[in-house]
Amino acid sequence: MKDKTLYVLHSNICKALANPIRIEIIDILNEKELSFSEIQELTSVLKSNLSQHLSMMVSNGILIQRKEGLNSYFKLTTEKIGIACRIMREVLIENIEKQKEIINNLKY
Amino acid sequence: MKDKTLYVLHSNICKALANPIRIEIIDILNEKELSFSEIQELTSVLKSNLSQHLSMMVSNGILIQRKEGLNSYFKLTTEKIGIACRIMREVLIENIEKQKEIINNLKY
DNA sequence: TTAAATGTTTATATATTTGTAAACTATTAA
DNA sequence: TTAATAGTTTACAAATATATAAACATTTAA
Repeated sequence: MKDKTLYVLHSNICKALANPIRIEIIDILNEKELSFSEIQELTSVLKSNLSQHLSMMVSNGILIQRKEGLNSYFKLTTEKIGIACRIMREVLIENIEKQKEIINNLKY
Repeated sequence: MKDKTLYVLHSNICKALANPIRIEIIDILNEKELSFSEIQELTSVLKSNLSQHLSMMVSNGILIQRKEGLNSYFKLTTEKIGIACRIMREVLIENIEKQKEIINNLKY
């Protein structure tokens, strides 16, 4: 029986991309570090919920957290996350374009 | 209020990466088209379950399905999916390496 | 026209994810 | 020391995702 541990670990890290709030956070954090309150302002997500998403992303190795005084700061672990995310965005856009074409070419 | 539709659509497509079986399927289909039964043999997943995962990936725009006689064939919609997937795998490997280092440097 | 082969769909039980509210902790300022 | 600020944790209900089994549909061969 083949070992599937790698697939489980891989899908675990990909789960960080599987939620709209977390996608928005990755988008916002592209290339820069922001504080919890800045992220909250930009996303308008309830703070307890935001904290849960951020801590999930930290424990999945997607984000790095730094605490300074009362504040928490977050950034992407590596720019690769932003890159992977943008590639998937391109796939989405391409799919939408294809859908558009199909609809535009409909005869009725 | 900011429109979050794009984040919802984006996360929907990323959900295709959020499961170990689906990651394995993406891995297997890299650069080539395979039949249902070939995928089943390689993954050892129950056929009804495999069919569900494949059809979810088709409706999320990750896979293209082609039917020929009794058989179904599947391939990635675009090589970008394989690329994004590989980048996330690299992130995982880097994270594991960091963990290793931390453990190796532990004094006790 | 039956039967076999190849998937697909549906029903269902279980597990996981998610959002909200409330309680809590830690740091700083008065 | 008290209070305020900033964020975290916990408890819980609702929504979603998942695996299994059984029923179903479609194509081909006998």
